[in-house]
Amino acid sequence: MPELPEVETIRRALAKELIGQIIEKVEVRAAKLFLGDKDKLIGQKITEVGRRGKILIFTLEHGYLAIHLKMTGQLIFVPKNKKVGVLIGGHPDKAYIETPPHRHTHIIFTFPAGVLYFNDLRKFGWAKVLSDEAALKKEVGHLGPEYDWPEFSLAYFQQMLTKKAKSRLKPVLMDQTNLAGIGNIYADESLFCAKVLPDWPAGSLNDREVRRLYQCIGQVFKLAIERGGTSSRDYRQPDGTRGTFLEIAKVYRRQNLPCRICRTLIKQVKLAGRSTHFCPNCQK
DNA sequence: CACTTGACCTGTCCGC
DNA sequence: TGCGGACAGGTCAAGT
Repeated sequence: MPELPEVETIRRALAKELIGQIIEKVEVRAAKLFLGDKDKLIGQKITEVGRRGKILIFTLEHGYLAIHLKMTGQLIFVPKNKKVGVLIGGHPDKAYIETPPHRHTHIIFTFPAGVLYFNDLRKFGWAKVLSDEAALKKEVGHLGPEYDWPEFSLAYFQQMLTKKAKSRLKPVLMDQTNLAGIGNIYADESLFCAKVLPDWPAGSLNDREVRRLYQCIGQVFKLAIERGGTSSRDYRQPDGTRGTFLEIAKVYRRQNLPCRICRTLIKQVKLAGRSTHFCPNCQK
């Protein structure tokens, strides 16, 4: 689930709590999710909390800790002497709150200031110890530029679409080697914003459309970060609260509801194996 | 090379 | 009420 805005929201919150903190203890309950030697983390201070695409990167005095939340991962921080309830396994309407650690808690990091819980219902996520710069590069080196880097210029975007001219737009946007951080939600929202259809060949856009899509990606990301991301069910901010982008999403999960712009019913189709939402009137 | 499908997991929801 | 199947934010590998 977590796409760039969710991971960025988590990064900002954890930076406040964890920079300068020393890792006192690491408890791995599900070995599958933890790659590397956990003992290398003990006693190390976190000097920075960064992000590359959808991957969180904790910089340590020696090496890094990288975390990918995949579909249902959560990082919940509970300050010492406090409790944070987290919704688990439920539709928002009949959700129930549970305080970690619970049955989906797989890794527990203990700091002087509190405890960080890595929960993941589906166990697709992972945490990885990276011993040095080279290991980090190997982990994130394949990723395309961030949307707010100078490298992600209009010229770069134009060139990228030309290179992938025959592929359909949405899969191109979601390919992390082209641009880091877009997933299913923000692909649909960006394409709606740009008024282009997800299954158009990437090479079929005119200059105006290319520029529009380029600007929309940044706009959508910024707005989503302001709203703390999209909580459709599992995603939570580190303090346990939900992100509110879904309330203002234009197309994602709005199939059969009227378009917020033109009232035409939003359609949902399957594209490249992913549910895809669009307005057949606005996007053309 | 580009695209599709299945796998990885657990849970929810829908139809019968 | 129970059961099978489809589906869910991501990414890989394998097949066509």
